[in-house]
Amino acid sequence: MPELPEAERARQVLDRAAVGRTIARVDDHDPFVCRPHGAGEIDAVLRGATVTAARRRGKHLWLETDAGVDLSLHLGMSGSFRVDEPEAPRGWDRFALEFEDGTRVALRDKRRLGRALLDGARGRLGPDAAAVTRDAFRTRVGGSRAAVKARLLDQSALAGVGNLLADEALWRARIDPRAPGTSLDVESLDRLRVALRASIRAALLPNAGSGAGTFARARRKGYCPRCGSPLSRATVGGRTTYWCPSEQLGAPAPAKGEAAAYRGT
DNA sequence: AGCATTGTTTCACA
DNA sequence: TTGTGAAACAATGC
Repeated sequence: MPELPEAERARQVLDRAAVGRTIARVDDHDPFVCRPHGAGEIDAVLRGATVTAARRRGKHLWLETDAGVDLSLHLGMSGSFRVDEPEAPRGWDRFALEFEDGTRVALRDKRRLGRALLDGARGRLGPDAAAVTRDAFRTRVGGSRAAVKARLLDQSALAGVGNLLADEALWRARIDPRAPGTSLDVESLDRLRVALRASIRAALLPNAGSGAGTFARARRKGYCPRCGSPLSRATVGGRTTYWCPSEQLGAPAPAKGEAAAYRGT
């Protein structure tokens, strides 16, 4: 269940279970998860290599090794790392690293949208949403006429924000997800950045499960947790979006010919 | 049965 | 150029 906070937790798992260990064998049999590599290709390159660091940017993870090759990992929509657990049923362990000391780290992913590949490209990834500076945030999110939520979801503008986290941050900052980035004043942009960081921090607390955000839960019930208004729902930035119509006013979209795709409340 | 989906990429089109 | 929507990817859950 990966957005930035889940990816960071996963990185911490890798930090503990993989860094400093030497790879004895790689299970890279799944042609979809490991594409474009063929089965055995990653194993051939990484066998004998020692993992030197576990890194993250946005939702992208990678392990650095002393073989001069990185192993890029992405959790997709349903992936997670499991350490020393019994093999998952139905082949849900799509990829695994087996270390010389017996430790086994598996990428468990029912939906198979996760990825494991050598030297994956990260060039078009924006700054990490948890570390982005105030000025960079103003420019990247406020510098586009696209709906602010679409901007938040654009990994090349800002890395790490997913659908739920975007709704949560916009709700906390009381900004209409449909508002064009360029319509937001500096105060609103700064407030959004603070709200985003607070949402990320909350999701990283030890007792916060995935999707545990205040608003993520409220989405299901359909009412604003602060004022009780029925939430509005529409597709924004290509994803199902919920917001509080009485609080998230920000700056309504000018709606030039864009006949808004309202569906329901 | 049908529909929706916490992610990414690509493509057609305005 | 910029932005959008849909489709594809694969599989599960309601």
